[in-house]
Amino acid sequence: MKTSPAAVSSETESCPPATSKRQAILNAAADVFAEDGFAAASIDAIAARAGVSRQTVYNQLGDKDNLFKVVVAEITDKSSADFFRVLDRFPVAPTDLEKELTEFSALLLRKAVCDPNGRWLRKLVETEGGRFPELFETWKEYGPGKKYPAIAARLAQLALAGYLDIEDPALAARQYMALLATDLRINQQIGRPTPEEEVDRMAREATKTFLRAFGKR
Amino acid sequence: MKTSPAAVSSETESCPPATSKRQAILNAAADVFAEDGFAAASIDAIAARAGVSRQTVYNQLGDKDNLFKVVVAEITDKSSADFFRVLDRFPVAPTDLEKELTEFSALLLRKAVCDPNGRWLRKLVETEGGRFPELFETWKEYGPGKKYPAIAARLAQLALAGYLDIEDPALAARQYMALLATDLRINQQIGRPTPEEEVDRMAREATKTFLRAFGKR
DNA sequence: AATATTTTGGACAGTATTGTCCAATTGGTC
DNA sequence: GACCAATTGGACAATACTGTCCAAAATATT
Repeated sequence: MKTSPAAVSSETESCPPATSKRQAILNAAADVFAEDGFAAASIDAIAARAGVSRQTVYNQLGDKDNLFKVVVAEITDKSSADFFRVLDRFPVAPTDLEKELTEFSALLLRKAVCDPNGRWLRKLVETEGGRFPELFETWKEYGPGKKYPAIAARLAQLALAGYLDIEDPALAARQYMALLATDLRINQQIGRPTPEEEVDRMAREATKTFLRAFGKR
Repeated sequence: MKTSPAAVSSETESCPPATSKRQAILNAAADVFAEDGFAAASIDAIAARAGVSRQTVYNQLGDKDNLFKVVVAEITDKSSADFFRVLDRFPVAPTDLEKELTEFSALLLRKAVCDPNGRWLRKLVETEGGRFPELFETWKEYGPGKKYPAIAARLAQLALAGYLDIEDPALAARQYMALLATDLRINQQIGRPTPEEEVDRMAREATKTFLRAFGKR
C-alpha cells in the first residue's frame, strides 16, 4: 500500500528523488489526515506511511499547519480538474436522454465523488471545517461555488433545447447532486470503496427519479 | 444553555444533584466531542464547559472511552425518540397532499435533522465511525435500519391509498430523505444553526420535486 | 448541630506529540 | 573517484493529555 509515486504525478519524471518523496509525503498525509483528523494525525505516522524520515517531512513541507494547507490545496485542485474533465461528457443533444444522462451520472459518481480525492476532501471539510474556516471557504468556492453552477448551466441548456422542464436550474442542479448521493453517505464515508455495480445502480435510480421530476412529459 | 435536567431524564427526579452534574457533563462532552473529534477532545475542556472539576468527570463516567460510549448511547436514544415522535405527524389521508407533506417535511427537518442531537450524532459517526466500528454499527441500526423503513412504510401507505405512484418504497424513502438534505450539508455541518425560513424553503422545494417524481398524475 | 457524601483543586507519573539540531549516511553528479 | 545535496536516525526540550491519588472544602442528610 506504499503508493506508486510514478502513477500519481504525470508530469516530468526527470526529477524523481525530490518530487517523488514530496508526493509520497503528500499522499500519506492526505490519508492520515482523513483517517485521524488534523489533531490526531501525527507527523510520525505520516512519515512512516510515506516511507520517509520525519525530518524529511519538515524539510520539504514545513510545520504541520503548512503541510495540511498544501495537502488540501493539492487535492482541491485535482478534484476540481477531475470534475470538469467529466463535465465535458455531459450530454448536449441526446438521442436517448435517460440512457445518456445515466451514463454521465455514473461517470460523475465514479470520477468525481467516489474517487479518493473527492472523498477525502469532503471528509476533511466536514471534520476540520469548523477549526479551519479558511479551508472551509476555499472548499466552498471550488465545490458549491463552481461545480453547482456548472451543472446548472448544462441542465439549463438541456431545458432550453426542450429536453427538460426546469424552472430553477440552480435548484435542479443541487437536487440532482443530492439524488446522486442518496446512498453514498451511508456506506462510503467510512472509507470502504463503493463497488462498481452499486455505482451503476445509484446512477440509474437517481437519473430515473430526476427525469420523472424534471423530464418533459 | 446549561440544560434543563428535568426535561431530559424522565426517570426518578429525586436525586437532582448527582443527576444534574452528570447531565451537564454529558451535554458538554457531546459538544466537545462533536467540535474536536474524539482524539482532540480533552477531558479538561469537557469538565470546564460543564462547570465541573475534572475529577468529577472520572467519578461519574469513568474513562474517556466509556464517557464517549455513554454520550453516543444517550444521543442516539434521544434522536430516535424525536424522530418517531415526528413520524406520527405523517399525513395519512391528506386533503391537500403537497401542503401537508411540506409541513411534515419541515417538521422532520426541524426536529430530527437540524436539531443538535441529530447533527452531532451524524458528525460523530462521520468523524469517528472508522475508529469505532461498534458505534457505526449501532448508528446504522438506529438510523438507516429503523428510520428509513419507517418512512418507506408511510410512503407505501400513501401509494396504496392512491396518493402516490411508487414502485420501490424503500428507494423512494431514501430519495425523499436525500432531497430533504439537499442544502443541508453545505451550511449546516459547520455548526451554524439553520434559520427558520431556510428550513421552510428546503421543505417546500424538496417536497415539490418529490411529488413531481412520485405524485399521481 | 453533627455526620456522611460529593466535589474540588492541585500534584503526580507515564506517555505522546511537535519542532529543532546535528552527525553520519546515502545517492546522484561532475 | 571525489564532491555535494538530500536524507536519515536519534537525541532533545517544550508542551499537553490521561488517569490516579489525596487532603481540604462544600454540600446534603439525619
